[in-house]
Amino acid sequence: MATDLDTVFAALADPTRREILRMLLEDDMAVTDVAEPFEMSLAAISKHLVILTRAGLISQDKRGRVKWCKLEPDAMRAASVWMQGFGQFEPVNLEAFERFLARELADPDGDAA
Amino acid sequence: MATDLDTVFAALADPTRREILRMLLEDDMAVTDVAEPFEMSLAAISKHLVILTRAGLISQDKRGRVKWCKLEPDAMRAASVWMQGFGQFEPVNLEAFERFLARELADPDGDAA
DNA sequence: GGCATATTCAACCATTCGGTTGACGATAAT
DNA sequence: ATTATCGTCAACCGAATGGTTGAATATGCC
Repeated sequence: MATDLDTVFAALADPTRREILRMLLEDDMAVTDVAEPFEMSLAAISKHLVILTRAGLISQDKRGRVKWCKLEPDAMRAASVWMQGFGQFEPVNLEAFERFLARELADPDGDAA
Repeated sequence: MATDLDTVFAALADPTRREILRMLLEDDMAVTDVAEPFEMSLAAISKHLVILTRAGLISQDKRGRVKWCKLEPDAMRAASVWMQGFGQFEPVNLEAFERFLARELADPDGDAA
């Protein structure tokens, strides 16, 4: 049976889904707007959003004909704690993270290490 | 192209591989010993170890005919930092982590949240 | 040398994954 | 009422995943 950790880590293993989460960090978005920057069909993005929803990483709120996607970062907590058990990773350094995101944005296929 | 984050998150998405990492937290192990507690073939475990090695999460050192597996927790750093950018998850609480591992050990298919 | 142990390789299998396309059901706009 | 927009569904596709088995390749032991 799939645990939370399975579904969360699996959801995070895809670069498109990570990029979606990064976008949602800035603001809630409608499905169509989430899909806009990607070079793939709306249906494909819709599937990615289902996977993120199943993992609890986002929630979807349908208002009228538009479905709003909202980041739910708490779903990462268990996974984050699990990983931290393997090493004392520095408490988060937001400035470093901003630089990291900027680098990932500039070079999405580059090495993220 | 697969980035570090892809391969690390994908490697962590499998419960067998997470359990292997947990075992290696205690000590370095030979492949056969890693495989012993699992109800699957040695070849299957060998494949899991390849995936963990490719992700950089373990290293393998062949001495004689036995190949020793060693945890490389630094490979989790980038992924951990990435996740922490989505929320200020508490700095690691080792005691809580021990309880978490005990629970996961007692109920490996249980919800890890 | 000859046998046992440690590990991987190769071929195979069923399932899942990430994508496509086209049709469809709701809701909104004119 | 008609038409356009938002999003999902269903069927399909090729590739990857997680497992199996049996043979092959080291290496160590007697």
